[in-house]
Amino acid sequence: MKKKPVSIRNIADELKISVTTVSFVLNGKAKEKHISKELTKKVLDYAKLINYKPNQIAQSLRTGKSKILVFMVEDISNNFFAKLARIFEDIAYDKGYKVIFCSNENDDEKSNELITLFNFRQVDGFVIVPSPGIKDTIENLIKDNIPVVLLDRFFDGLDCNSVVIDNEKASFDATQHLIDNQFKNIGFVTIAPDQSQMEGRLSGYIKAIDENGLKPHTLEIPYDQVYKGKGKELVRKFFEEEKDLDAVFFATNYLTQTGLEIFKENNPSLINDLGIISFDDNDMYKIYSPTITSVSQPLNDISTKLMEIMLPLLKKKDVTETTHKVMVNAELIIRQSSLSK
Amino acid sequence: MKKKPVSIRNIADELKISVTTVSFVLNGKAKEKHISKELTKKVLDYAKLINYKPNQIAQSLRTGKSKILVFMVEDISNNFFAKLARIFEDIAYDKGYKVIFCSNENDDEKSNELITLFNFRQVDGFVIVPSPGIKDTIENLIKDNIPVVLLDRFFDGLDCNSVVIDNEKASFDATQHLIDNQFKNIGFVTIAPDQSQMEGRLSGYIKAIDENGLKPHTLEIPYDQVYKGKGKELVRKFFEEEKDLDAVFFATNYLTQTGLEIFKENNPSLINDLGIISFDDNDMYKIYSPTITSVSQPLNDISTKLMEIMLPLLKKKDVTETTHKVMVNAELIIRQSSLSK
DNA sequence: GTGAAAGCGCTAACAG
DNA sequence: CTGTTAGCGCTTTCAC
Repeated sequence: MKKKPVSIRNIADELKISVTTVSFVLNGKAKEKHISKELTKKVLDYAKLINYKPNQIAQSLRTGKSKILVFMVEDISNNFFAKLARIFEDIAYDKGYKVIFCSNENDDEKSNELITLFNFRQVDGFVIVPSPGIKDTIENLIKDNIPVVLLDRFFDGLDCNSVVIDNEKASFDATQHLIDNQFKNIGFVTIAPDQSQMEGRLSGYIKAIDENGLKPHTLEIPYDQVYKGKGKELVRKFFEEEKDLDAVFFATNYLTQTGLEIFKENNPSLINDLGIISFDDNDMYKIYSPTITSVSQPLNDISTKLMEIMLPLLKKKDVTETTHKVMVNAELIIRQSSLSK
Repeated sequence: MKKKPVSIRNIADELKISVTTVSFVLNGKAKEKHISKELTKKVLDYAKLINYKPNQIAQSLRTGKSKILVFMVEDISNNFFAKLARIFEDIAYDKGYKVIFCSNENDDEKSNELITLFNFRQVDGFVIVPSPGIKDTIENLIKDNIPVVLLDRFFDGLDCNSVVIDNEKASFDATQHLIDNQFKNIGFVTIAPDQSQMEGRLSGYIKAIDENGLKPHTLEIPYDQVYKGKGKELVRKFFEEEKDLDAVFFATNYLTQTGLEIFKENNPSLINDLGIISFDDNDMYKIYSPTITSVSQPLNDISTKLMEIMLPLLKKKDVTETTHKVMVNAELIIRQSSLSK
């Protein structure tokens, strides 16, 4: 049967002192409150002895803080987000926070629903990979003085903390790398750039292409088509029409997977003949044949930065004081697929 | 500034009735408590109008239920667990539960720490992929009448709910499939079988080998070596010593990745010459060259079953009444890598 | 039919 | 230096 956990009251009774004193000691305010060394020690020892753990629900109700953070991404089962989540989780636990993960499927309605839900559940802060149309919701969160850090993408004209990579630079460098390896007809497969990160990736590509006097070949797949499974057909058509491509740059890891799948089905030799780069790394890329060059986002850096921004916000009364917009650099991991053929 | 959320008190005051009545109505006990239709409607309408959402922390403190489930796996960034988590999350939200994910790294200490932490945090239930030495902890949880469902593996002699796949059968079938495709020297790379799922996989392999009068070739890597990175060297040595293998069956997806990595480095032709099967599927397997045969666990089934077992437990006062041990079948997805060469 | 009030476990202002 | 006490917002018993 469930043994009732010990409460602060039990300790006080046992030690014949008041709950206040116990509470102060347990919250490290013994010094501040001038509680005697001996008493302090006695309380601490006894608490340890009976393995006292505060009821966090009661604490939360009282303090208004839940020690819970929400980490909302597009899809937690996506390799990139899962890896990020794992690192963030570790850091958060270290700091005494628990993390609730959730997937918004890049859907505005689902995002709003989730945010409302958790907001009423009094979570302390949000890390959000925002879907395109939730700028207002985010704005309200900030107005309500709730810590928010945007991840992977942000909104133009919204003053909100964010951690993103320099997509334009990463994309430019990757494209330039292909060009340096003698590729001349470089395709770019992306999803429609109604999100900041996709915009940056596209413009980086275009910039490199332009600077080298080449001709762009882009396929922009509407986001909703990706989930509806129509994306694959669009990619297939693209490669059927663009016969003279000698290289291709996929703007996300799932587009790379789709692309490889199509090559595999229609024209396996393309996998070796085409220059290939994928945005976002995958454990399998280094053991693929050929090994696949990728733009790798620094997962550790990103998670660390997220927490560095989040923690101070959690303490502050006014969240809007200063906003941090951090941009980190991605790394181009050069493997076989992007080398001169 | 943060607008204070409406409380049940506000509603009561506004409507000039007592909080009790409001609470009854809001909790659907209007009928039971013989509260008039009109009043009921008035309360409901007003609650909706001002978009009242109960403070769940207060609710939790009062009822002792937090509406939070813990989903503890080995590593949330592992493809298999991430996919499972994603599905479980969806079902849980549907039922009004939030899910906290965490990774125990198959480490007993971390597992215990996490369980203690969450237990004191009064979560309502646990789904756990247990590390080898936490049988006692689990037992205590059950004694404390806390709902637990074990996932992926279980403990002999512990009466606890669980959802696992039939590892022995899956492993037997996979091995038999290799044998049917004329492979005679089939290696089995696994981690030390101190966990039920690994035991099943090993015995299934041995059984098929025995029944066909073949000779087993197994490599059992101590689990701690895997994380220390020594695993890779052990695998490498295995393949160097076992020169006459014509096929290999990897018992987990990360072992497959390690294996492929080694082939890639040492002897790329092996990738095509060897018969290969991997336990656990990966999105990349179907676009690898050759495409890789895998034992695929039915993620949807598993998550659904987990919730089917969990939900009733959440309502009950006595968790030990009946225990459900569910075994689901894995599916062998036959691709190029396992076909006769 | 409805309301007053106790109390979940904790924190902190205030009193002594 | 230490204790008393008032809530945080909610559920539920008991009284009217």
